[in-house]
Parts: sequence; structure tokens; C-alpha cells
Amino acid sequence: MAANRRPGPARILHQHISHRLPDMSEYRPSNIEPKWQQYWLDNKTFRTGGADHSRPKYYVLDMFPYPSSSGLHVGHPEGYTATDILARYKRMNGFNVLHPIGWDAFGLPAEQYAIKTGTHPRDTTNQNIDGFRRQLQSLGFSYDWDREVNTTDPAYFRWTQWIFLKLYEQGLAYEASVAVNWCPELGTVLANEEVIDGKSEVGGFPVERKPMRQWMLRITAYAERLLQDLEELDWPESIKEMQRNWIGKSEGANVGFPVKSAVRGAGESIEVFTTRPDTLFGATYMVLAPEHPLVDRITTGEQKAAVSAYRETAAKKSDLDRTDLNKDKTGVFTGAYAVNPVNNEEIPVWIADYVMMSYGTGAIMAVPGHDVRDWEFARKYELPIIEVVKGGDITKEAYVDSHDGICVNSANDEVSINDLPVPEAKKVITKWLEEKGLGKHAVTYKLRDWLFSRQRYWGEPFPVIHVDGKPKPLPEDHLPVTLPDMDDFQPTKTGEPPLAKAREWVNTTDPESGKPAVRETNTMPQWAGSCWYYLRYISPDYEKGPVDPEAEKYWMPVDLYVGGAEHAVLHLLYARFWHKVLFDIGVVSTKEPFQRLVNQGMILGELEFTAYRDSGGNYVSADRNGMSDELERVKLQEKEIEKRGDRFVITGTDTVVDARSYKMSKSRGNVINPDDVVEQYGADALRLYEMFMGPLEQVKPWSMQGVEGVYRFLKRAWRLVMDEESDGVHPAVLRSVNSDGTPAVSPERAQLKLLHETIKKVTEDIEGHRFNTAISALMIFTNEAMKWDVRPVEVLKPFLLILSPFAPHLAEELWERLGQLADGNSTARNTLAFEPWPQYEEALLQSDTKVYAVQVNGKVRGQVEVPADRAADKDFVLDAARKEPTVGRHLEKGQVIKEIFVPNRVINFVVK
RNA sequence: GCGAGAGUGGUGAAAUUGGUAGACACGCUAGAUUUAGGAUCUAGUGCCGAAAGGCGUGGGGGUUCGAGUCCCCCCUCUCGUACCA
Repeated sequence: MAANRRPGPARILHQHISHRLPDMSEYRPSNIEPKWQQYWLDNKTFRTGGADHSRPKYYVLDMFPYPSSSGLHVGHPEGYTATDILARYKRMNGFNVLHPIGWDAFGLPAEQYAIKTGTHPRDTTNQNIDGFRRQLQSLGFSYDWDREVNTTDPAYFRWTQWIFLKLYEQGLAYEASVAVNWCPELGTVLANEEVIDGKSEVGGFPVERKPMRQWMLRITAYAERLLQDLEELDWPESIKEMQRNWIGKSEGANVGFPVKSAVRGAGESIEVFTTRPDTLFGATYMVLAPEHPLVDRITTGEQKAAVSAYRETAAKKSDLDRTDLNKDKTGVFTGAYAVNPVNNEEIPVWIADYVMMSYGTGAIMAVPGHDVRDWEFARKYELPIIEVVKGGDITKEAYVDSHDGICVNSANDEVSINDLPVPEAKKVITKWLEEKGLGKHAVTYKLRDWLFSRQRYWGEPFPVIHVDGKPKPLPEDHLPVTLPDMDDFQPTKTGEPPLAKAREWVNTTDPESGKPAVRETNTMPQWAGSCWYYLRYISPDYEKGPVDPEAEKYWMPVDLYVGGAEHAVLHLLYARFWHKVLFDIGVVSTKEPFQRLVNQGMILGELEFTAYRDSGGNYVSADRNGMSDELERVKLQEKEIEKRGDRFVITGTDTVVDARSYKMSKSRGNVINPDDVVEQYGADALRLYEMFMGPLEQVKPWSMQGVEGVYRFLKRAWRLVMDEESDGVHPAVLRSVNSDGTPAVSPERAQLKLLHETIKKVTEDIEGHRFNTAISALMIFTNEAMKWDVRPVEVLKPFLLILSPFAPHLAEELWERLGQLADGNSTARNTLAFEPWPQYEEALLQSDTKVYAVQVNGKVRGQVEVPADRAADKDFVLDAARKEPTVGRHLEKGQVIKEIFVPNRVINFVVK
């Protein structure tokens, strides 16, 4: 570039000023970062203009953290930096920005710590919150700290309880004795979503089924709307798909199979749900879940012993055991027969634990010809298999085709679906069943009601008392119901919550009737507080409801919500459910809370190389199918490794090593503490690195050397403005306009071109959440500008503005120093946070020449530069291209039979 | 099994609508500078080749003047889910 070829005169103007600022000339984040953090706090720089509803709004939300004792990990600042960049960018673009933070502070860890140490969870929680707040502030996030919310604050959970009362009023909260996931180790029940493979998601303890009295929320009443309204959300497709799967809508029919009159249970009918009513003629037996209530009534005498033995075994099995038996299906004949309503065939009724009580009706009609599970079962117990859909070979495997298959063997005296394709057959047979009163079109959801109570201390108390053994909601003016102070937080082995021990608190009187009453001793699950926190931020001090309706209309919906994908179905589904209820009762004005959702990808630990050694000390090649635990793992340095083919081997050997990054974990010892990074490289470097690693949504490994890289960039940006030798602004930095407004130095065209290219790129990349490439553009600008002999202030200042969302401390500091340069000695510039975002000028992006790539037979052979005003002139450009020696050489090889001309891009000569 | 997403240098990654693959950064090599440095600067760096040139975006095939990008088949990895009738 020619920009650094600065002719003499500008230098003669000699506008630079040296400021004497001892110790401050070197880029030292520890000097400037706390200074600006304090400034922003003291001046409440980022307080949201709550009352100003005339400007366009932008609500950008982070998933609020659970303040754990171990503090922030590097995954937090990833999403938080992304939203902070957007918040700062939008402010500079004139938006009224709501960018809040708070604490999801109820939860098990504080309670378990309390049990261990006797420290009250409130104290632990408050300490942890203080730690998190300090850490977040040390990263320079532009939160409005006046809007902090805390789910454990009675002023907050008063409204969580209020919403529960509304749910109760709507008939959406009820008590039920249900078989719950009881986890003895944790001393609590868990939601289905909190149980993974039969173990608790937290801690991995075994979970067993146990009937208990529980509060349930009727989320199933909203299943259809939760499913339908996904359509209009701008969310990652994968998350929407997970929610769809979780809701699990199936369409089919409910069909009754009368139990044969000669046996016990005559007059009963077994109701099944099927998605394949077209295969009814292929139903050769039935299966009930072992827990099915009909089992007792239909089992014949001879089978009684076998059946009850099987039921007992099944009951003892945890969910984990039941899935383990996946491959080998078991079951027992009940002795009873049912009648297939389409053909009056008598078919045997079995029980088997591959049928779940919790889905559909807890009973199935088995169609072994066209269902893999039924096929396996029928094979094992030698039950008949009939083909009713053409196309497969049912002697070898079940033929499952619900689209193009053609029905066969499916007719009775009144109806035939033979020769019909499956979708058509479903309609015909369902209609017939409905006419005959034998069945009914039906929709079933996998989604089940939400188990909403926990046997814990550290959660929101229910605003419920029990009078005469019946639950009764407390009047609204008795909120909040606060937790009693206790010393003993130990759950009881019987499953009774710790709150039951607070006798004085439990025993109360009904404020309405004056009768003695006992308080509900269960508490709400951790999800409760996070179901609506985004509303509280809007009016955190509002006294008349959870949210000020006027402000709600202005701020909702959340424009952008960023957080981890681990909340795909839990938090995000629950919050949508509550929001819809609040919408129905007029508390909020939007159907959906979060218009746009982005999941940040997980940050893994540094890349690790692992070699394996057997007991004899010999290296063994790593196998992709996993290595045995008996082998010793040896961690190797990068220097000891070389690439061979698509694998890594120990240098000079054929021993393959594992090369991969692992999830950060304490046990692996690969956890990066943000505090350490801030101490060594500064918050700006941490922010920048987290954004520079790669696309926000992607999983990516940490690299300390990568942090060094962006740190070097920040140092260069610093030296672009500051002179480390002279303790002042760099002598090359010149203002282009004198303080009286007369022109002093005009930025060169090339300088302006680079600046405006950078503005354009950074602006578009921020809008598109491509922060990594935005930073790359800022680096390119810096690298080029460092070569300039003259660095006009008029060019540097817009650069600092577009750098500021990424590295706000550095940008503020340099802005301040350049401000001194421009305005004489004053400190007039306080903050750049509300400076208008620079706009690029199209005219300045144009260059004088255009470069064409010249191909011969599709291979690039050279390039040709032509004046911009001739660039569209095909003949001129082709002529210039032919004259290129590297091109001409290849043209001589034959006849040019075709010439491709793509304006401003490429020329291709086809030679034969 | 099923569903979704992804495979590009030694590494993290770039690449509007098909149009110069590897921007930017790390690492590495050589040099300069410094009392020294893990600081800074300069040059180089996809692979093979002295060069000309050839080969290169998981593998195979196709469409096209031209394919990382579009189509078909296959392989691998990650995430989610799991007897859902």
C-alpha cells in the first residue's frame, strides 16, 4: 500500500503533542481496566433510560448464571461478551438498550454445602453472588447494575409465588400422588428431565420410582401451542427440533379391544393408542404395561403366579435396568384374550415391560409384521406374524413403511383398505372405527405434566397451606411466604422435606377461616425463578405486579437471548409455558418471550496428546474405538508428535496417539480460570480472544497461545496511538483539522479507503454475529495503519469507536487521550459509549483499478490489473489478459474456443 | 437405532449469488534489534518440485467454461434422543 509514503509537508505541520504521563505509556491492562470499570459504575454509564419509550428499543439478554462457589468459568464470558458487544453497538446506533444481569440463586449446591458445614445457604449464596458480580464487573460488561435480580430475594420470589397462585387459579397447578423419580442420595424427587439414563443429572446417583404426593403443573394443556408457536421463532433449528421431539406429538387412533367374555374381566375393554390404525388387521396379540390397572382383573388363575412374579421384578427395575434389557424383550401371558374389533379374531393379552404405563394408554396392539419391537417379541414367544403392508419380507424383519406401503390382507365384511396406500388407509379405517363406535381419531403427546415440587430447603416456598387436609392457596396479600431460619437442612430419609422440621413455621392458621393450618413443606424447583426473570428486569422495583404493563409493552419481546444449548428443552420450554399463561391472563402482551435465540458453543480445554502404554511399558497405538482402562495414559507435548496421514504419531514411530480436546473439568485439571487470564492479559484480551476463537455457536478448544495472539494485537493497537518511548501520543498521530476548524492534514485516500472498508466489514459482521471476522478486520486495519508515517486522528477515532464494543477499556483510554489531543488540554470526553457509530461511505470504498483473475481451462494462470473505468469493457480486459506473459504461454497450446468474462472477477479462456 | 449438525494447512479458522481456496491468528523457519527476554520488527510458511509445473477443501462419481460451495452414493466425528406404540 502507498499510504505510508507520506510526503513531507504534513510532517512539517508537526501537530503532535507529547503528554507526560509517567508509567502510562506502555499498554498495561491492570492500569486502565479497573479505572474504566470504576468510572462506568460511578457514573452509572449503562443505566437504561427506562422512561424513554420514544427511541427504538433493543433487549439483549444473557442466561443468568447460578452463582457457584467455584466462580465464573470461561464459558460464561463467551456468551456474555457477544451480548455485550451487541449492547454497546446498539447504544452507539441510538437504540435504547436493556442489558441486565442477575442471579439464579436457589439450588442444591448451596444446600448441600449447608448440610456439610452448617453455613446458612443464604450466606453462601450472597458470598457467591458477590464473587460473581466482582468477576463480571472485572470483564467490563455494560450491564445496568440497577436492575440486578436475585431469585432468592423475597422481593423477587414474592412474584414467583404470585405467578404460582395464578397457575393454581387457572387450574394449571394440582396435587397428585404420582410415581416420582426419588433419589435417595440427594434426598429429593427429580423431574423426568433431570434424570439421565436412570441417574440424577446432578451427581449421577441412582433414581428409583416411588409414589409421593407432589405438586404438578399442567404444561400438557399447552402442548399444542408450545409446538405450534415454535414456527415463528428465530431459533436454531436444532433447538426447535429438540422441543418438538420433547413435546412428541403423534396422531393416530384410540381403539378399544373388548376382553373375551369367557374369561375373567369380561365386559372390560383394553384401550390402545396406535399411530398405525392401517395395520389393525395385523394385530395378533396385545401387550399391557406391567403396572396397567387391568392386569389384575383379566389375569387367569393359571397365569396368576407368573404374572405377579413378573410384575414384581419389573417394579423393582429402575429405568436404567429397563433400558438395559433393551435387546432382550421379556413378557408373560395373562391367560386372557381380547377381540380384535376389525376381524373379531381372538388374540392373546400379554404383559411386558417394553410397554410403558406413562405413554399413550399403557397398552398396545402388537403388529409384529410392521413394528420392530413387536416383531422381536413375537419371534421370541412364537406369536403369529401377519403381513398387512406389502413390500418387505416379514419372515426376516419387521417392515416399517408409513408412506408408500400398500395395504393387504386388510378387509372385513364392511370395510376394506386393501390396495390403499398407508396414509389413505389410515383415514378410511379411522372413519370406519368412528362410525362403528370402536375407536376414535386421537392425538397423543410425549410431554407429561411438570413435577413441580422438591423436598428441599433452599427454594421458593409454596404459597399454600393445608386446612382440614386440603390444600388452600394463601391470599395475595400474604406474599411473600419466606423461608424459616433453620440450622438443620438435612433431608429426611422418608422423603419428608427439611421444612417439615420447622414446627413453628409449619403450624399456622388459615387467615380466612382462622382454622389451624399447616404450611406446604415442599419447595419449588430451581426452574421456577428462571421462568420469568426476563420480565422482572423490565421493572425490577415495580410493586403492583411482576412487571409494569406499560414498560412490558415497550420492552418485550427479548430481541436476542444468548445461552448454552443445555437449556434447550428445560428452561426454554418451562419459560415459554409460563409466558403463555401470563399472556392468557393479560400480564404480558406477547405470546412468546424470546424472539431470537443463539446458543454459544462449549469451550473445551486445550488440545491434548495422549499416548497409551501397556503394563510392560510398551507404547500401544490409540484405537478410535476407545482404549482399555488397563493401559497407562501418557500426556505428550506437541513437540513429541508428528502428523502421519490423517493421524498423529509419536515422532519417528508408528505409535498413534489420541489428539483431542476434552470438556473442561476439575478432575481433568484443564479448567481455565477467567481471573487468571484477566490478571495476565487483561479483560479486553479475554473478551477479544473468546470472540476470535471462531463462530459463536461452535464448540472450540481453548488455547493460551491464542490469547497471546490477541494480546499482541491490543498492544499494537495501543502503539498505534501511544508512543512507549516518549510517554505520550505517538508522533505520527496528527490531527487533520486544527482546533479552529481549518484543515491541517487530509487523510490520504488509501487511508480513508481502509478505514471505511473496516467500518463496513465490522458493522456487517456485528449485525451477523460474526465477531471473529470483525476482529480480523480490525487486525488488518491495525497492521496497515502501523506502517503509516502519519496517522490522522480523523482516521484513528472512528477506528477506536468500532473497536470499542470488543475492547472497551482500551478504546475508552485511547479515546480519552486522543480527546486531549484534539481538544487541547481538557478532559472533555468522558466516555465513547454513546458516540454515534461510524458510517461508511460507499464512494470511499472504490479503488482506481480492478484486478481480474485470468484462467485458462479453469486454472488460474495469472492476474491482470485494469483501470476501474475500463473494468467493464470486455474487449479491453480480455486483450489485457491475453498480453499477460504467464497467460499467453498457456494460450499458445491450442485454439481459444470460448471466452468467459465475469465482470470485476474472472476471465476464463477455454483452449482446445 | 433414530434425529440434527459438521468434516478445509502442523493448529483455531476465512471464503456474498458457483468465480484467484487457506484472509486473520497461532505455531514454525531465517534474519534484525535488545544486557536479556516468552518483548518488538522484517521475510517466508498448503503439499510435491531446483524450476516450469503438478496436486490439493473426508472418499468416490456427476453437472459446469469454472465446484469448498450444486446433485447422487459412501465414510468419519460431534451433539441430542432412546422400547413413544
